Amino acid sequence: MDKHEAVAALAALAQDTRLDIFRLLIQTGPEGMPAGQIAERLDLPATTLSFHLNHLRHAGLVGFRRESRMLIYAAAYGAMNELLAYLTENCCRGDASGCDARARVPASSSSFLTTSQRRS
Amino acid sequence: MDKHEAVAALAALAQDTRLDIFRLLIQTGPEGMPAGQIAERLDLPATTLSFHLNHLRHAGLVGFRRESRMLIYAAAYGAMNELLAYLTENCCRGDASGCDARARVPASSSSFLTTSQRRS
DNA sequence: TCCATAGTTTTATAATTATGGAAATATAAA
DNA sequence: TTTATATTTCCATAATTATAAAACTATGGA
Repeated sequence: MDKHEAVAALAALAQDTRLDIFRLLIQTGPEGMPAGQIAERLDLPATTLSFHLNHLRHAGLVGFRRESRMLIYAAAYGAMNELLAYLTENCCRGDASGCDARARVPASSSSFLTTSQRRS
Repeated sequence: MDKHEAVAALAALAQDTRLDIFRLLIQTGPEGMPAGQIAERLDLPATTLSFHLNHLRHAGLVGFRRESRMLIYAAAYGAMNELLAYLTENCCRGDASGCDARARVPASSSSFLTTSQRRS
């Protein structure tokens, strides 16, 4: 992950509504949730939700797949892990005694999403 | 950490210059670095650096102490850990098999900073 | 084909944020 | 006490971002 991607991801998360959406999806798991259900759970107008999902998607933090009429969004666990790793990179000049940095989240079971789905 | 604090911390990090500053301090370790040296390392005007340090400070991500004429800034490792934990909270509905979330960074050796120094 | 459902794109307005110069403040050395 | 250093606060300008209504697109069922 480079700086530009990290800033994009952090900016995507640095907003009340988007943080709610992202955490809901993180908690939901790799199977994801349809946009309409997210809107219902968080009580958001469709247009506002769409704006924020798009933002998260461009930042690489969520992906989606179509299933019949529904678009099912899911957290991109891999991207999230990369972000956490980026923040703590080379922590304390490698002096693990004062700083045993670690930052991981889901697994490679991360999800059904292909890279193109994650980013497009 | 509540949502408000998390958004503040993420917003503080979601900016090129501030992300550079924060990572520099994370890599420097708990002993920190004087503002002037940060400015030199990142080639920033003093006024711009001060603006961004202030932002990071209000978000609780850095603290400082005075040492003679210099203000020495250091990363607030504890706050950072809380942020990472918040993002991954209740990951995948507790189904650790698909999602063994963990997010930790430095230790309680985090630094010389008191809570009031971190936040004020 | 026509209608309903699920979401997105467009657009305008309102609000927030970044940058850097000039002036101010705090500390220390001469 | 004068002067230099280290850093901040104030300010104006420029740029970015959020919100939600209206119009649009895609899918599936009658």
